Amino acid sequence: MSAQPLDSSEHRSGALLDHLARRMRLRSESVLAPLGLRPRHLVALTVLRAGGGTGQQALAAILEMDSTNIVGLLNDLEAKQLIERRRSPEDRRRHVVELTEDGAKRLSEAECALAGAEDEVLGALDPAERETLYKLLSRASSGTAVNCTEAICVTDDAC
Amino acid sequence: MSAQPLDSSEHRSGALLDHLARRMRLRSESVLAPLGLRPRHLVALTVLRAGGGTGQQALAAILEMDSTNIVGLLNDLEAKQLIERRRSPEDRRRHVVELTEDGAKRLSEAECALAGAEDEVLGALDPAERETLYKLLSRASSGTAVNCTEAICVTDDAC
DNA sequence: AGGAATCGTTCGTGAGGCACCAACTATTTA
DNA sequence: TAAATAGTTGGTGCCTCACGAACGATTCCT
Repeated sequence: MSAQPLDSSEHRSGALLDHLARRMRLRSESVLAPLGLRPRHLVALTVLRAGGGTGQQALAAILEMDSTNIVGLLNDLEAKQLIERRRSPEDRRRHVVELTEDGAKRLSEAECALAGAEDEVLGALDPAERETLYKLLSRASSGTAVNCTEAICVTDDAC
Repeated sequence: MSAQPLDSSEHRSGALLDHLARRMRLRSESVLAPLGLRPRHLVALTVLRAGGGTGQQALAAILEMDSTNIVGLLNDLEAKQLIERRRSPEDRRRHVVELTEDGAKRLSEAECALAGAEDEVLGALDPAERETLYKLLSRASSGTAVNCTEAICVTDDAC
């Protein structure tokens, strides 16, 4: 047997991450629908806000999605004018994807709208803990710290 | 209306949760395959370890899955003898679901096997931060604190 | 006792996510 | 010029999952 109790505290977050993400996603769907967004769009927008100006194959790598499916995703967002595709001046094959002002605004609105959902899912955590969680998640999601500028709720309705 | 600008720093973890869960799940699939498990199974086992002895409709509520799909999930796990369904003595309609010893062991093995995957996904976090993350996630995932007893890796290979 | 509600089970259906392949254009690089 | 790369389009197929219908077993209500 040779039971090597490695670090003793060997806690794997994978399943919990999965579980919470699912619970959050279920609630998000309905909340996001009136904004014309789906959870996956929100992920893309969030990533773009964090590390904007990336080519869309780089984006595919970050999101770990197939490049061909990225196209459709971005088509949705571009049709709603939440992102812009511009050809890169350095390499004109490349489409540089960036959040538009509308996109940043819509993202903020969406995040506001998700407050209720998050309250349900993270109800057991107090505000400080949620903030800690947020910081850990955003650090983890982009290897380097997400600068994650001030996303202020500027809507007059949802907040 | 009534725009209450709540806490100013209004950070929503939903998208990040989704993103990280996806990345984790992609890696988990291949790692878990040799163990005959899939990410969803792991979630169920984790929940059962945390709050075992639940009826399976209660389980459906926790996992927020349709009851009918729970059946298939549990069938898989029972076929592998990782869980047991026993009729509740109090209410014989009810099937009380519990982890078997094999199930607990397999779960630990799986968690060990996921170390590599987690290293990739949470690479930006140091061990202490990962532990913090784990605690926050497990607190959140079950309203009341998951007692989350010592899950020691007792395998001789993977660890 | 009889009837309604509940738990679990099985089967089927349909929508949607997603990986993958193939072919094509535009552009860069060797 | 030839090869490689970025993006796009269209199509295919698998898997997940929510949902509905029907059923046996059991409990609860009156």
